[in-house]
Amino acid sequence: MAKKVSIKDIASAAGVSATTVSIVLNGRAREMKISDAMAKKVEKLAEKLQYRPNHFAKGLRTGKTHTIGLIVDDISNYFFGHLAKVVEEEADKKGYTVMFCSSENNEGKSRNILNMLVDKHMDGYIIAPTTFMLPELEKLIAENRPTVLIDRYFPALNSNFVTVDNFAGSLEAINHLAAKGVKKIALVTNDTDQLQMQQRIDGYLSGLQKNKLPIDESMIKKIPFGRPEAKQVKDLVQFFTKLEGKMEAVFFTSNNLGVAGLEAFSILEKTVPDNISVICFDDNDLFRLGKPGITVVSQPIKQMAKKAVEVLVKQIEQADSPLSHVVLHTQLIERESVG
Amino acid sequence: MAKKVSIKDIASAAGVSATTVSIVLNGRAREMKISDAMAKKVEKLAEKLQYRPNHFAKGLRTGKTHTIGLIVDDISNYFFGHLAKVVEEEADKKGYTVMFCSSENNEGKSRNILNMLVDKHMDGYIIAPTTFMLPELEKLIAENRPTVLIDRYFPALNSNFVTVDNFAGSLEAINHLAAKGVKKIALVTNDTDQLQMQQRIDGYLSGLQKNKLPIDESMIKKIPFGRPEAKQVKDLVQFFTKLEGKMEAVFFTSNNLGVAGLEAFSILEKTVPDNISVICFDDNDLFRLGKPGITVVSQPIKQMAKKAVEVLVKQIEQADSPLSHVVLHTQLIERESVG
DNA sequence: ACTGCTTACTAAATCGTTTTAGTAAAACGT
DNA sequence: ACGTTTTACTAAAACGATTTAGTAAGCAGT
Repeated sequence: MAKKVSIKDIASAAGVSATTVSIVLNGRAREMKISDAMAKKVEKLAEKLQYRPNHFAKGLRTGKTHTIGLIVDDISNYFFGHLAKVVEEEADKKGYTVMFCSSENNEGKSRNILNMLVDKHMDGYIIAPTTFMLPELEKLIAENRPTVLIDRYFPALNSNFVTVDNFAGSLEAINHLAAKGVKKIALVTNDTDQLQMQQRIDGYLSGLQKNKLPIDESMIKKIPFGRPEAKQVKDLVQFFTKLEGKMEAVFFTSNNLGVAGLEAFSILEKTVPDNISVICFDDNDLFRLGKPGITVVSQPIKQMAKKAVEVLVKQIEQADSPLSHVVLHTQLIERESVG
Repeated sequence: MAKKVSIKDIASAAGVSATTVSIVLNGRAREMKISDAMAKKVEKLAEKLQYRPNHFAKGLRTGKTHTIGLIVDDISNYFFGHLAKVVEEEADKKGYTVMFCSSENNEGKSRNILNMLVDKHMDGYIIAPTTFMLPELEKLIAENRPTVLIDRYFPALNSNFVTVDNFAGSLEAINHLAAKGVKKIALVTNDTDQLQMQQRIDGYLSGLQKNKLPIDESMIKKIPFGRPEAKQVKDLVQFFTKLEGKMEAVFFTSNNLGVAGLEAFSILEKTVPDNISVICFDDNDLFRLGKPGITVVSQPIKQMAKKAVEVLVKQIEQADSPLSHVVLHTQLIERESVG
């Protein structure tokens, strides 16, 4: 049925060897002293026969796939979805395709995924790492495979990374609340060791301290990762109920937590910002367009993705390029959720 | 540095031929009369040497990649992001990885993408097709490559597909508005030939007719696809301004149009549902949790994705499996946006 | 003792490229 | 006119697996 055109077909059609064809099609005709006439002829024939190089054969020889692997927590999340989109766009511009996997923040899956991608010979990796991945990442780096961590990183691991200043972002959020006279600020975060979350928590704690507000452990809720949304909402309803009267504001450390939080408020018939003030780390459509608009610490998603691809491709294309540590700034976008 | 372990290394370590090793590692030991003792030995060694098969070599011989290609309009869109997530989950369960691309509904990109994926030898394809893709799709089908269209399809193309009953969904929406006594219903849709959009428009028109409401072309707005959101909002502000007083409700045919619409209302200081009623085809967080909640025609995203993967994998794994045409049902979720 | 069948393997071809190590012919320098 | 260099190519090996076509040894049956 589908007849594959190989380099040999072109070679015999042109009356030359496969070597010549390969050289021409890789644009090395001049360099290899193939005559212009022959180069033209081969190119014409390749076009005419609709030649498409065999990816496997090429890969087998060169080890290159022109594909990059992207690992995120969850592609359906606003932050990661938008990140993925820009990663794909930018990669495409530079001639790369992207293969993506969601880690689901799950130990088994985290480890498998990376091995799978390595088996498929990605030219490089952009990874929002889970803590479980550390050993695999160490191997990756040791084997010198181009890798850029995104959103978070491991201080002990000597890798490229692109993040935002999570600490400063959170601190700014707390300062903002404090400036508006809000004193009792609860924190809702994830139950994870991931650095970006730790930094956001540290920003919160530091913010309380700087504003001379008391730190109260009972006002901090850590929701297990990857829990279905309905369950998260239930946890939060419980948590907020317990804090009835003791809480004037909540700072959420991620957009999906914020969404669950708003759902919980809606169940509890608490209105924002009259009954409670809200700031969320990370933006999304609901926060931007919902009523009331939610004040957020917004991350420069597009820039992060662009930078990550840029750093990665540089790393892929010139082996000796130095490590990049990119830290971008967040922006506090004031809306109507702080009363 | 990184020493690759090949089948030959195992062969020489075990004192056998590469053939034997290959047979054993492909689980065909029994079938090929390899002694149990030898099979064990080879397996042990493979484990010990941390053998990982070379994807290229394997692919070169077998043509298989255990990878499926997914093409959507835009991975950062709520609908497609959630679709992609489930596709990836389900594919993973069956041992496949997913490579994704966004077509951006753009002619050039649409065509390139498919060729790129074919070049990389996906085992199968799940595609939300743009109209530009038709010729490439025809080729794909003619070449007998496992393919499932999703969200929309081409009636003239004999392919698998998974969609919802778009006509019925829209019709139900219009009936719902009519039942609430709303008469002047505007339509906001995309400027595209895609079948699902046509069907939604037909459902709208048919709904007006059945409810004896006048059809007025000036109340139909087609926004060009892929236009940046800010521009969409501007177009809509203009459109709604022109209809001032002539319009009681708007039916949006996709979630991103709905989001832009809400933004336009917010600019025009129109409140939903007091000044205007809204129904949107397709759900998202903003509609579900925003105030007021937006009444939507919700699609069974998870089921669609599951079904698509199921059909595709069947198609991949048994060549003669018959075509599947899956049409799922939408659900009208009533919230507070119809007054 | 010969044929035929089963068991337990293996050598070599193959997939489609790229690359290394050439070579014959032409051109050049003196 | 002779050696050297350059030009314009090619044959064959290599990448790492799978598969086809064997084969040698052992055993059974007559």
